[in-house]
Amino acid sequence: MSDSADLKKAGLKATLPRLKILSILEAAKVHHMTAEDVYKALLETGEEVGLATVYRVLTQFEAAGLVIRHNFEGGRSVFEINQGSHHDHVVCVECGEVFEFYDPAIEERQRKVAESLGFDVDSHSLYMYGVCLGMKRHGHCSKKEGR
Amino acid sequence: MSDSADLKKAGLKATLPRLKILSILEAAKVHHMTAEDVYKALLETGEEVGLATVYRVLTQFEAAGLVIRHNFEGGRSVFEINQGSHHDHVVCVECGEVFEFYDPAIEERQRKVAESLGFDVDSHSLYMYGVCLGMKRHGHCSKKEGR
DNA sequence: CTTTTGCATGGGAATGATTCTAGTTTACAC
DNA sequence: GTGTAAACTAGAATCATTCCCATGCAAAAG
Repeated sequence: MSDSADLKKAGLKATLPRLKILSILEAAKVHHMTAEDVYKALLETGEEVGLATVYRVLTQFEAAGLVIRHNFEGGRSVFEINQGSHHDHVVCVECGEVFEFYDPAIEERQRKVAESLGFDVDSHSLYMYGVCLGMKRHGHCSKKEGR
Repeated sequence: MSDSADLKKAGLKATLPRLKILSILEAAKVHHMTAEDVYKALLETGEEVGLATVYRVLTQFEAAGLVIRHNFEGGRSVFEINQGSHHDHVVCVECGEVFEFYDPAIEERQRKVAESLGFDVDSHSLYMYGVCLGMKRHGHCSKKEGR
C-alpha cells in the first residue's frame, strides 16, 4: 500500500523524486496535472528536482501503469493517477475543469467496433470539449481561471 | 463547389497557398496529415511555401470548419479534411494506419452524458489505439512504415 | 485595366514543451 | 559498509509550433 512498495512492484527504485511525485499526484485536488504543474508543486514543497526528472518519472509511471497520460486539446500532456477504474473525460474549454464519467454502453460498443475490425485495443480515450454549467450560467465556476 | 468558392464562403481570401493546401488535403490518399506532411507535399509540387504558412492556414481552416485537427498520441497534430460526416478513429500504433467508424449508439450516449452534466459540447473525439489485423497476422500491413 | 488597401506570405528568429547528455549521486544487493 | 547499476541534476538540444516584419498579392475601387 505504501508508495514505496508501489514503485518496487512496478520495477522502479524508490527514489526521493519518485516518491514525492507520486504523493503529489495522489494528493492533488485537481487531479489532472501537466508536468509543469507537478514541477511547481515540487518546488513549493521545497524539493530540489529538475524538470527533466519530472518528465522522465512521469513517462516511467505511465509505462508502469501508475499514471494515465492525456493529450487534451492544446498540445500539452496532462497526467492523472491511475486509480484502476477507467473513465472518460469532459473538459470545459472556458474554465479548464475536467469532469469524469463512465458509461458501460459506450465501452461495450467500442469493444464491438474494435472486434469487428480485428483490432487489439491497447487503450482508448474519449474527450468531450464544451462549456460547463457554471460558465454558461454565471460566467464563472468553481474553477474560474481561464487558460 | 470550387475550392476558391469554399474559401470565400469561409471568409478567407483565395490565395495560392490556401488553394494548394486545400487541394492537397482533398487529394490525399492517407487523409490524416501532419503540418509537416502537407509542407512536404507542397514542396513536391514545386510550390514555394513557408512552413509557417502551412501552420497558419491549417489553423484558419480549422477555425472555418474546413478541416478537423486531431491530437493523437505522440504530441503532434494531424489534420483531415472535413467531409461533413462526423466519425471516430482507431489508430494502429504499429503501422500508423487510421481507421474511421461511426456508431450512432455511442454518439447518443455521449449526448446524454453531456446533457446530464448541463454541458454544451462543442466537439468530442474518441480514439482507440491498438494493433491492426495486418500487423498482428503478418507483422506488416498495407501501410508498413512505423513511425 | 490600373491603382489602392489591407490581409497574407516567407523565412528566420522565438517560444514552449519535452528529451538528451554528461558528470555526479544514490538505492539497494551482498 | 561497499560496489555497481540505475537515477539524479542542470543545462544544452530538439521538435513542433508560433511570432515578427518587410514584402507580396487578392479583391475592391476607380
